[in-house]
Amino acid sequence: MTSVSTEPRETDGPTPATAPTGGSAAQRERRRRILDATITLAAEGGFDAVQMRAVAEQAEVALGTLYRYFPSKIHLLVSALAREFTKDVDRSAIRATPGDTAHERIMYVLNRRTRALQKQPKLTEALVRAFMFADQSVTGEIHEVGTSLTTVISRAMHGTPDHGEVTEEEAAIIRIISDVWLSALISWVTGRMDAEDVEKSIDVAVRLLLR
Amino acid sequence: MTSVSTEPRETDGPTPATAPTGGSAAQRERRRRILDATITLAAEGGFDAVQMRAVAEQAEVALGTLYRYFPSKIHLLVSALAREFTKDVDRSAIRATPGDTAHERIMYVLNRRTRALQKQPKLTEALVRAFMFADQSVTGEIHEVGTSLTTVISRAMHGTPDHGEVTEEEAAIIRIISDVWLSALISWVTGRMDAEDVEKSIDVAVRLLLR
DNA sequence: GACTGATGTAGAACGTGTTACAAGTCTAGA
DNA sequence: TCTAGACTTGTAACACGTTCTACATCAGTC
Repeated sequence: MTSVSTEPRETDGPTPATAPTGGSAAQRERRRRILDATITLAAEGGFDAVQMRAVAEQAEVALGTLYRYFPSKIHLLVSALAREFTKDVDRSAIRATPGDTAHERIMYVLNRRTRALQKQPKLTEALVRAFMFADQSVTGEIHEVGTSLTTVISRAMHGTPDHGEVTEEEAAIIRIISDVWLSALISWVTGRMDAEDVEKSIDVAVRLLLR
Repeated sequence: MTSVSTEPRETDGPTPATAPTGGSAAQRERRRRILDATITLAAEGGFDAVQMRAVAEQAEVALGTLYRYFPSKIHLLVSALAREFTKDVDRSAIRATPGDTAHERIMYVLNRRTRALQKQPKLTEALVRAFMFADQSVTGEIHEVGTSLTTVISRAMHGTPDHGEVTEEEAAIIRIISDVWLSALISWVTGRMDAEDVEKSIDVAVRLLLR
């Protein structure tokens, strides 16, 4: 973490496979291997265990290649988080969320994801801390995560996979719920809240906001 | 940041002056110099500029001494943040917050602090990112910051310096407002929101929560 | 097939957070 | 005053994120 620069990073021309799509099949494959290795290492030992040399070795790419794909450890971890979140978005697109009220549906979605995260505390610690530590240069990946979260909550709010129009107020509420959820996760990751507190704090926020 | 361990840190007996009070006069003086140096360096160059060797040099203590007082860079920065926040608490204890409604008073307090932070973007970047990156071992310092924030908002809510009883619901609201504020600050620090967005997002949250 | 530029590899090197250590200094109590 | 122990200093060493360099490989073009 010696120099996670605050300045925007220079792109040395078209980076080969920073985007999930594009690049040759071999490149998409390498990207996948790198993210898989990241998740594996993070799940085993958390943020500190995701060492760039170890990721490169496990993904069977050279260190330089790893850096060509992901310009920093933070980019790497946030990209991994983005990939995980994409799964929720995909799922929420397929079928309607169970629950009779917006409150129930939102809690259902967030609790499902929360519990999944809590099953892998080390992984969560790595991903959440990277997300929180990210600086300006990671704006793109961060935004991707934010969009996924917003989409999922928005769908849960309306109960249907199609987005529908989201009012200004709804958008504000969704943003606040996201903030509370992330804060709670951070608190949980760092041992300041237990699993139950997390669900409770989100529940209270949702209740206060949707009344 | 090579090894911000997730494990709780061993205390090698009574640390000399980790607490703001206690220790000899010379020790309190050293602690003050260290935190002053931290703030100065952070204000000039942000998180990356707060280099432990530089802090030690500017504070005129040995590197080992710096680490004896603050066991990591994160502890150092979060302690600096805690000291800054204490000032707000002290101020809020002296006089009533201006404003006719809880909404106005809370916005007054938070906006005042927000603008103060925005005047020193580098410093804010350093402090906020350290706060967000903090792990379990920093629980004490983090809690100190959280308590200050809660106290200030709570006083603003009621309009008087005396705490009064805070209901369960009020406490929940205060926590949510804190979460939103911190999230907004992070977004601002990393360039994902501008100054106006920060105030607006807090305003919306306060309005939704206090209605 | 040979050339060329982009991509990948292996490994050294650098910077900064952190730890370790030997020696000096200060303080409390005999 | 003297001594034991805690504290401080100065400096070296180590770990890991990041950068750099020299060379190999591969895809597309002639």
